[in-house]
Parts: sequence; structure tokens; C-alpha cells
Amino acid sequence: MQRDDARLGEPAYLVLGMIRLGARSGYEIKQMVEASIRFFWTISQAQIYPSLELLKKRGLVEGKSEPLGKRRRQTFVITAAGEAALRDWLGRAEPMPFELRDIAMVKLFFADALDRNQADALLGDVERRSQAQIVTLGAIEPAARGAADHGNVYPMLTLRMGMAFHRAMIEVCETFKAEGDQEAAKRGLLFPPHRGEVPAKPG
Amino acid sequence: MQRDDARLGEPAYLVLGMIRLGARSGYEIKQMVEASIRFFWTISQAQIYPSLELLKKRGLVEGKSEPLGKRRRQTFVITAAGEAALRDWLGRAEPMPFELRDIAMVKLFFADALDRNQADALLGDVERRSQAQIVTLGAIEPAARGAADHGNVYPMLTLRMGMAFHRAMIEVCETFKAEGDQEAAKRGLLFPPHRGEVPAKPG
DNA sequence: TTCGTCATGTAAGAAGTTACATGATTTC
DNA sequence: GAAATCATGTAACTTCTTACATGACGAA
Repeated sequence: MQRDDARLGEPAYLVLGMIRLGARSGYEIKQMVEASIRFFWTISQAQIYPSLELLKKRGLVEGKSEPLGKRRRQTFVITAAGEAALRDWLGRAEPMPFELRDIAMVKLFFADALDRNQADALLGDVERRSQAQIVTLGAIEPAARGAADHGNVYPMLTLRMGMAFHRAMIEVCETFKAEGDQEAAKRGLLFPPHRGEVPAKPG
Repeated sequence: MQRDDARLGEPAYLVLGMIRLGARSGYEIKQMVEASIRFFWTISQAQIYPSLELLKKRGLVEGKSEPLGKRRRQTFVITAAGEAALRDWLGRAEPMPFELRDIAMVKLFFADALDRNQADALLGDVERRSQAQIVTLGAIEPAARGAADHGNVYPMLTLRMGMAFHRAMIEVCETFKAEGDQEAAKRGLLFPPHRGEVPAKPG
């Protein structure tokens, strides 16, 4: 008997999970990922369609042709076996190493090579980026709330995590800037090197 | 004249930055990455050695053979051109999209597919993982402090960011658990489903 | 009629990891 | 004398992205 149950990869589970949450076509899956978990994981079209084929072959989803007009479309629903496979994956005790991949943090790490102004600018970029992310995440909150009303409360949790940790990053940026100004003041520069709107308020 | 200055990739800049911070051999670079920025970026040996060759060819680092006993070793120092190239990269206005890649968050996102106990366990895993990361990061704090004493204060900043956002994640986990218990209580379960040490304290 | 969106698919290439290969030195 | 660490290098593989190709539909 040929073993056809070599472990699925992460993209396939992501696709499976999205179908469970109601995404029907490959196109909808992509959209749903962009509107939700994109913050923690991405997937490209070139991964989605082969994943769907694989899931169908394994009987974890059922697909049927459901064109809109003459526009071809294949829609999918999760099967009982699919639900089981998803639960198995979710419950599997496997290492989940936390690994971020953020080039901005790498640049910040090396920022001592820059002069004061450029380093400040970089820090500002990072801070604004987090502010922008919070706005983006705020925009998807209604969708998460909607999911919660239908019994899926965990999307709301991951959304909050995203927001919380950008808030945390902003706070660290602010603290760091304030400390820098203090240092400068201590070194005898009564007015810290010009940086936009930060006045030298007395303690 | 042949253009040999096609943009360097991120691994090469990472290597360059680490040499600037005092890493001498390929081996030391790997170690230094693991002991510092690993939290935000990783690099494998198979990337380091070719990067070093490239940097040498471009005149951004200088290498010389400096064996320890009979154990061969090549040590590197950054050149003026290397410093300039690093600063150019750091200061370059280029998009730095924030993209995390954390399978644990994906699992949590889909956790509504699990039963209560399993979902709780997953949430617990995520929380403990962050606690462990904080410990790991705490261990590298002395090194960051040392770097700060030598005029490199930004490693300390990125370290703090790592800690801050794991603290934020832990907080969100705790809040979510507390809310879950409240919900359960509201639904008439005076004692929330058994979860270790969480007593049903009156408000 | 042109642009944006819905919809699917793949080929080529870039990027990254794992595993192996080699060999010296230090520590237990 | 075995195991861990120092040190360098690469081949094979996996994974992922980018870019292209195709075509229908709706709105401006």
C-alpha cells in the first residue's frame, strides 16, 4: 500500500483552516489570508492552488465546479477527515520556535554606525510603521468581531496580539528617544539636537 | 567596465554589520548572530562564507589568514568602503514591511476548531514560549550592556523590543484566559472548567 | 474601451536550509 | 579516547516569490 499521507506542509494547513472558516475558492482564500492572518503568515497564489489539489486528493476537502456566469470557479468545503486532520495538526505537540524576520530590526540593531540624525530617522520609520500597522489591524477588527459572533473567537485573540505588540514597540521607541534626550542634556547640551517637535521641557 | 556592484543581499549586510561590531571569523559571526539579533533574523553557515567572499571581492572587508595553531582561520576587518556601504544600506529609504512568520499564531488563529482543553493547552504553550524567550533575552542583556558601554547602544534597543513584545503577548494571553473564565461563569458554570491553578475568585 | 476585480494556473528563479565533508583543538 | 568546540566549505534540496499567461465580468 502506497503511503500517501506524508505530512502536509504549513501552507496546506493554512488553506485547510481557511476553508473551514468559510473561504470557498482559491481566490477567496488568498483574500481572507490578506485580511486576517497576513500579519503572522503569508501565502502566495502559487502555493494555494497546488495545496487545494493536494487536499482534494487526500479527501480533506471536497471541490466542485461552480462557475459564476462563464467565469470558471471551483468551490471547496472541508470534509470530516479534513476537520480531523486540522485538529490533529493544531493539537500536535511540535516545536514552534518563535522566529521573526524583520529587516527593520536588523537595521536598528546596527544603527550605531549612523550619525545621530539618520539613526533618529530610522527609529522614526520603525515607530511610524508600527502606528500604521495598528491602523491596518484596526480596520480588520469588525471582521474579527463578526467571526467571534459566529463562534470563532481566536481570530480576535491574534488580532489583539498584533496590536499589543506594536503598541509595545512604539512605547519602547518613545522611551528610547526620551532617554537619548536626557543623555544629551546631561552631556551639557541644554537643548537636545533638533528633532522636530520635541521641546526641552523642564522635569 | 563591468558592473560588479549589483546590490548586496540582506545576509551580506548582516555579515558586514557583525564584522563592524567586532566579529572576526565566519564562525564568530554565526555565534554573534545567535547571541544577539537571532531573535529578529537568522543566517546559516551556508550563507555566511559565500557572503564573506563577496564582501572581500568588493573591497568592503579585508581578510587575512590567521590560523590558531594548525587550525586554519581567516579573520576580517571592515574597510572604509565597507563602513560607507553599511551606512548607505542603513540609511536607504526602502520599504521595510513588517512581516512576521509565526506558525504558533496561525495555530492560535484556527484554535476554534479545537475543544476547550486543547485550545487552552495551545494558548498555554504560546504563553510559556514567550516566558522562555524573555529568559533567553535576559541572558543576552549583559552582552548588550557591554556593547552600549563601547558606544553601541542600539543592540540594547532591539533587545528591549524583543522583551517588550513578549511581555505584551503574555498580557494578552492572560486577559483572554480571564475573559474566557468570566464568560463561562456568566453561562452559569459557577466554576470554570478545570484549568490548573486558576481559582474562581469572586470579583 | 479601458481599468479593476474575479478567477485559475504554472514556469523560472531566488533564497534559504540541511546535511555532509574535512580536520584541528580542547575538555572531560 | 570520546565528545564538544573551533573552523571552513559546498551540494542537494526545499520553499517561496515573481512574473507571466489566460480569460470573464462590471463599472466608469
